[in-house]
Amino acid sequence: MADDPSAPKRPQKATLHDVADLVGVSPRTVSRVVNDEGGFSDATRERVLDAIAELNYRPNLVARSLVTSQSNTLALIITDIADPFFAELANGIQQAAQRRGMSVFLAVSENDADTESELLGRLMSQAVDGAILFPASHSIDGPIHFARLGLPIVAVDTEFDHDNICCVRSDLEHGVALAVDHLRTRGRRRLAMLTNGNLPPHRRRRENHFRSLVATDTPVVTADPTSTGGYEAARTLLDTHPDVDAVFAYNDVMAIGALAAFREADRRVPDDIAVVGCDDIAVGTLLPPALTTIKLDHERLGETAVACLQELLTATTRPDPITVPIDLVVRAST
Amino acid sequence: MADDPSAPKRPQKATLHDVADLVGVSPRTVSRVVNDEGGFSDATRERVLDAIAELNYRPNLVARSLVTSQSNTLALIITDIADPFFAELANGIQQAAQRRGMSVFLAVSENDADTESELLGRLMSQAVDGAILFPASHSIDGPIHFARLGLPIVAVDTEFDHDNICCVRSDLEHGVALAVDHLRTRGRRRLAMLTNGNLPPHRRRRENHFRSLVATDTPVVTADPTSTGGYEAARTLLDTHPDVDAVFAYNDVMAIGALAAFREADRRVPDDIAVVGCDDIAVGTLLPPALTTIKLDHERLGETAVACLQELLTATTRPDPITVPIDLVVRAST
DNA sequence: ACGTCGGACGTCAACGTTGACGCAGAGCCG
DNA sequence: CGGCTCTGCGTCAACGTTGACGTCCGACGT
Repeated sequence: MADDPSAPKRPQKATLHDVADLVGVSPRTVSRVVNDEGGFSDATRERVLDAIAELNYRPNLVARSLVTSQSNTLALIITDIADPFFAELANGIQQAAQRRGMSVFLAVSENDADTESELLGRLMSQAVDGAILFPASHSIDGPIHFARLGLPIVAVDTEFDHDNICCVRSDLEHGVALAVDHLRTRGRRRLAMLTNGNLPPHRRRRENHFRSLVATDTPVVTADPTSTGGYEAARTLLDTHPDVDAVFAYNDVMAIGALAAFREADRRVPDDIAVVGCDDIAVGTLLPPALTTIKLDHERLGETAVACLQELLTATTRPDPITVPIDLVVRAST
Repeated sequence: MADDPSAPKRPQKATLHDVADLVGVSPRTVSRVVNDEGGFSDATRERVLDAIAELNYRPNLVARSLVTSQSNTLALIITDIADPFFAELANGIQQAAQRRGMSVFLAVSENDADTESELLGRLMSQAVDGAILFPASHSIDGPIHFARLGLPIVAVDTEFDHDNICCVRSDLEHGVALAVDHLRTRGRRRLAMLTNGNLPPHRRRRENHFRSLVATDTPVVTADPTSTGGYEAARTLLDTHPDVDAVFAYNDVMAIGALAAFREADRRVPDDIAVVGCDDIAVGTLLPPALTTIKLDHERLGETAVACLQELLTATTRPDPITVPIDLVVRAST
């Protein structure tokens, strides 16, 4: 366990060549064994494998990708890792990638389209095979630009029109409908929504579908999609529409902020006011009251995104957009 | 914005050579301009830059790292990204790396030492410059093995003895002392701890220091360092020591689980029982009651870890272990 | 006029690996 | 025995870049 002071700090890494010399074959043969291509005898295989173990040889994936132009590497670009939803999703994607022997570059755009483009550029230089992207609110042509340059992209919950971009979306429309139905069957009549104010109109899927299901004078308050945003939006709502008896939030984090605001205003949840979130993040179950929410299956979404990227890599035609189903999880907040 | 159907799906990426041909100079000169090495005239520089823009040239970092054996890439290996503490920390590290122009490979060991070693191996093959590691509970020689093979590693909150491993630790001892003092000055007399049962004895820093500050018969309940673990540990504690009036938890997530258990058992927090967590995750402020906690500064910790890795890369001697200071944040739960 | 110096390039090899191809010998068939 | 295929290798170039070094030319000093 202790340290050998005579050992160099950066020992030379063994190469195919070193292994080849030790065995007495050509590097090409060693390569064949490493990649199990066939074209060698069992005896050679054994000797090569022994030498590899002895020298602690590990293939240099950089050199390999240079020649194969394939890196088994993907980029994951999200807007904010502090949001548990993204963290859980990053987990799902990382797992799915790991299962396929791929490594994941993680990058955070902080919801800024310029940063996003810069990251896409840098990661493209890194020769990732593709990217899984949660686009920034106002990201429009950046991703298309890079797709055109040859970067396969999976865009989550956003539409982009390019052969090199595959869209994976959750069935939010269905989710919103479930939530609204649920609130109505529980006798709620004066609904409201707290939504993400940063999105451009064409990306307000939750909001637009919600509006289509409720009366036109139903209040919709916009704010940042954070807990602070949820808190502030809820306070505004209480001021302007003190009689609402149910709130549907853009995501769980906003819903949690809203719960805090209601608590502060002595509105009991769910007695006085019901709250439905969206995402199903882990902490939702730990709150008093536990949060009713539209559940996005992180694992499934991650698996789907990675699978979709793989298809994009192999298929020649544009893959169809994929919709991941969604459920309502009823807990104590409604 | 629309798609040009005549465009190939995987356009050839421009290389130094293409740029050179367009300008009428040698690739070496283009390389000099790209890296701003000097040794070219202003006129040439302009023409090269124009050609680069025209061809949309981007340097191939894979080829560059092959020749420079430096990838500006680091590996971040954590045990569990669902724990908001790690998510927030991953954020800090990612930011710090981005500031330095480095990209981050994210990998999750799921707290398994074998997975951890496999990941280290794979990422070493990817030629990362170094790794930032949150070791799995029972990880001992894996990291040392890779350090010896030449991988610079920053280990967080764990001691490893090798020139190629630099340890960054938070001043948990001080934090625990602050927490215990705080509880005592608030008149709490019957303390208890909920701790992580998975750690080997030499890594139980919080627990050991806590024990050193309290009476020997102070109850310490072990469980998984998750919210469920915290919940269960709290229930056990209520059964075995119904008279405790303050609980110190291994981390915030366990503390949150404990809050749920206390609520269920109709123990009011903080009136009947005070709760202190550790980490200062974001949701801690949103709970009723907001959680008093030992604050680890994620940004600072991330920045320190990356800085430490950089020093490890350049320095020839083993960098000293670094201790990051810690604070107590008092909120409503005590 | 000659030497010298420095600026602005170019040339070549190398990084570690794999794709394309070549080749010798064994085995088999007619 | 000639021709064929198959096995088990080896050779060579290429991937895109940079390090080391060479070259040409103009300026400058004496």
